[in-house]
Amino acid sequence: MTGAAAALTITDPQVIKMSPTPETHARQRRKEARPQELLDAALALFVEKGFAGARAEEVAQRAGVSKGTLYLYYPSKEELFKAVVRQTLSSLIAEGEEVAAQFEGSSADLLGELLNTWWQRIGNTPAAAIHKIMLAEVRNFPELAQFYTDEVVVPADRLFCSCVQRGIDRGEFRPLPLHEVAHALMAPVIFMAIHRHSFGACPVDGGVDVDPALVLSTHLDLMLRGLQVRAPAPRRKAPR
Amino acid sequence: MTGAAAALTITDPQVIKMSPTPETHARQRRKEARPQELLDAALALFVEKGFAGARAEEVAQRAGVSKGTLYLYYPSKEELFKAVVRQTLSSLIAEGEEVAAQFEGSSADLLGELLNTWWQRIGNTPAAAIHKIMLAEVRNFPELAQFYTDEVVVPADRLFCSCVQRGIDRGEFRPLPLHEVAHALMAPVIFMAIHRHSFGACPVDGGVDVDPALVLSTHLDLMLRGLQVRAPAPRRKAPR
Amino acid sequence: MTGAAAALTITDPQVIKMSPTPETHARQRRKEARPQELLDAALALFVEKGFAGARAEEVAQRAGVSKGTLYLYYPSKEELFKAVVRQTLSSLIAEGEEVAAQFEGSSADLLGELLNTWWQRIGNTPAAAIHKIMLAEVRNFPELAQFYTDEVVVPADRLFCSCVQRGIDRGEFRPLPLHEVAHALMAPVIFMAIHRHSFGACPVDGGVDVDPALVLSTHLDLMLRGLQVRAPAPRRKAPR
Amino acid sequence: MTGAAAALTITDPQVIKMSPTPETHARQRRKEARPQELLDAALALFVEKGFAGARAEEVAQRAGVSKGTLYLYYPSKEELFKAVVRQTLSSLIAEGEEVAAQFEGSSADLLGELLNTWWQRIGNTPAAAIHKIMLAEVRNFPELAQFYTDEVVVPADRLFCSCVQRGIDRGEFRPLPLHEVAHALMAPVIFMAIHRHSFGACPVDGGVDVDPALVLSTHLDLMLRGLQVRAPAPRRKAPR
DNA sequence: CATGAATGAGACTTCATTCAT
DNA sequence: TATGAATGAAGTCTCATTCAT
Repeated sequence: MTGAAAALTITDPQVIKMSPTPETHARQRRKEARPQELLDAALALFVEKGFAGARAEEVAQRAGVSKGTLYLYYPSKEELFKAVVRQTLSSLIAEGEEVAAQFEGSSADLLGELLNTWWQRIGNTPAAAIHKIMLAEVRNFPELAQFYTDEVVVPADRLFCSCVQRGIDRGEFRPLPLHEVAHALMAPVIFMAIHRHSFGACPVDGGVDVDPALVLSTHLDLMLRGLQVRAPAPRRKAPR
Repeated sequence: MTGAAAALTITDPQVIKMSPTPETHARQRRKEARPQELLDAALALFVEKGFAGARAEEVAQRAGVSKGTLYLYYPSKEELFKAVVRQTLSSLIAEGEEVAAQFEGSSADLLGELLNTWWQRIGNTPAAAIHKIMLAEVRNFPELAQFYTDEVVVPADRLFCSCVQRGIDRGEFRPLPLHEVAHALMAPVIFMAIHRHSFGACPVDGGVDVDPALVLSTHLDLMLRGLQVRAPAPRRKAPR
Repeated sequence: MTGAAAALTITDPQVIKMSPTPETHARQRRKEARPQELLDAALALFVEKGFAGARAEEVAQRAGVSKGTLYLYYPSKEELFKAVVRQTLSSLIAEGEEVAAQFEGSSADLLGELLNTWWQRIGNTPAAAIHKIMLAEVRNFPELAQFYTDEVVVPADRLFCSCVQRGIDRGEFRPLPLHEVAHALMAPVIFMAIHRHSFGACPVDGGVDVDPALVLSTHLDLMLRGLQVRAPAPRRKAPR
Repeated sequence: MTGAAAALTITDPQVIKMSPTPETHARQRRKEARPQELLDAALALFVEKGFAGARAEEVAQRAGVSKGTLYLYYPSKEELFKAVVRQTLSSLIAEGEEVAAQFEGSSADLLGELLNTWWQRIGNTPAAAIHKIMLAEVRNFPELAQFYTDEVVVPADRLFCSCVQRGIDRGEFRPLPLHEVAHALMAPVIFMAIHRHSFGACPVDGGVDVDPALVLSTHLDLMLRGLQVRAPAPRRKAPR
């Protein structure tokens, strides 16, 4: 086990960050900040309740404006939803790719690094919730499908595929079908992230409780053993 | 892996068809067939629209009956949903438990058997979408959260945990945290199944296209290598 | 206090008497008894739930027949209701008048006798419940108003008026307006009877609980003192 | 009796009319008047149709607003009903308590005052029908039973009991069971009020017609004679 | 006559959206 | 711009009544 799940600070899932406008030039500042505040509030609510379950009035309330004002900025709940998805996603990807490009160590360590970053930057933030929403609602908003595919699905797949390819190229990993491996790598992490926003937020008796850090390290352990040409040599003994 | 996911014929999601009982009064025959017809219609609609989005009247319509008739058989939308879950998932899990209990072969083969069955019976049918629905909407229907946890999540976890435990007990698998391993085992299959019913149902250009059968076999390959005490002996005389 | 409320056995308000057909010539007997059984069941339910609250199906159930059968005998819920009222009332009145006509004692004692009989024969039986229903529903069934007035209101009034008149004629009672006195005499008893069928049947915390026997005797005590020319002489001292 | 029920003008049941606030924005004025308008409409409809029979939409219509608006002010039909009760009965009882607390005269006069006020404020307005509704429908609405008991039945009983107690304490009245006396005091008034809204609203031939004012004064006359330790001294020099 | 499955009008309630102020 | 009162379509569920068997 590569200490993969090291710095996993499982903070309370504080999904949303409201930008708390610190009273200055109240009127002016507010007016400019409005759209962002509305999007923040909407994100929070869509995450909590899904599209159908989020009420326009509550979005407005959380943003500190009246219902009418919401409609001044977004002509309908649908448009609001799309705006939320677009703006949340646009700032998400592209971090990982850089990490991967510059990484020097073993491909095993790179994957560990990636999955950990993934979890910390995405799994534990509103981004994961967006994925949940998308899964749930794309069929009602097909326009978003393409957008999400381009912005999230493809880049993420490319990222993981390239790492696996790197491992294979360097003789570290067995040759295996890339996309499928990438799927197996990402799924448990994404799945866990999503669960935190659904069942994880419900008060149920006797649910299955997994330790995220342990899931992550176990998953990594399993995958690396499965991927590597030879079982990873024990850390201490194997300088090579 | 022995081509575990071999005969994966991705047919149209075909729901169980009741063999029409020989010959009784027409009325009588309807009476008996009704629940199944309603359940089928409900499953289809829940998959399309989600729980909140599915209208009771449309369920009835699709089953070819009036609104009132639906309520003759299921006292509320929630109960209807529960019935759908019981029919599609609970029974399947129960079946899996039986298979596991009677299985004689290696634990590796048992897991392979289980995952394949899962995929064939869930991944490939509308049943998969149920979990999507739950992920998306539990927070709005707390009672369903408890129900689904009791009826599906916990039993499924127990099923896979017990298989892993079996492998450990028999010295086939390394000792690893059960729940976390179960999570890593199930997630890619469920995740893939879910995707087929969300993004998979939307026409997008350039999406990531994985071959389900290949995902399944690759996942199994990776996991078993990861789980087993020693890398699985090469099937036929391997050199080296 | 004239021992007025003597034999007040406050049994459990067993409102309805189902005629429990003792299985003989089942088919035949049943067929003839049907209407009566239906009326009994309907009475019970109307008393419990009122007109709107009583469901046709439950009436049928209690009568041991199917919903369809009910409509074979009564073409609608309204007609059923009217039939219930008519048949219950028709057998009610006319007892008291006889008692009054033959009474020999003082008018005070006569009133006591009357109120007690009233309570036992009416206040504590379905008859009282019918009065409750009538009060509640006449406005929706004006046809019943005339009927009820003729069969119940007028005779009851006449009965009590004649007693009061008797007292006045014999110099026992002060001359007072007859109808108004009759009202004051009957109201508390009827009122109490009605309450037993509404609030009395609800599980409330901290309700006002009066002892029917005590209400009756107190009421009589008050009224007689009020009515009589001189306060009733203490029993012992006053032979004459 | 001092013509206690003197100026009983039986006018059309007129509900409180809000004096339209001087001049604000039309919208604003409506906003303030709405609750009252809705309450008025609701009272009228409840009286006509009962609780179950009154349709929310019609209440709204009569108040000149749409269905949705009603729910803007009262979250459910039950709450609407409660509000009506509070406005019409609770406030009246509270008022009575105050009168009783500050009353200086004889307890006989206090009771007279109370009953007269009651009749004028309840018996003569739609408010009386509320008790009728409760009698008829409590069993179907258990929550209302508790509410009404707490809000009306118990306070009213307490009010009258305390007056009787006052009379006993001051040596004016004979010691008698409080609750039972209170019952005998209130019943004829309430009963008469109820009748006005049921049978009284139906056109019948040959019904018993009592003069409310006369009922009231006769009832009071009888009760006070019955209650008082000695028969009330004749007002002017009575012979003998 | 009897049954009980089926119907569908209609009740309560919610909430996205509009619009007068 | 901003507000929030008002709207009314739509959804869940009930139940009196019908009718094929």
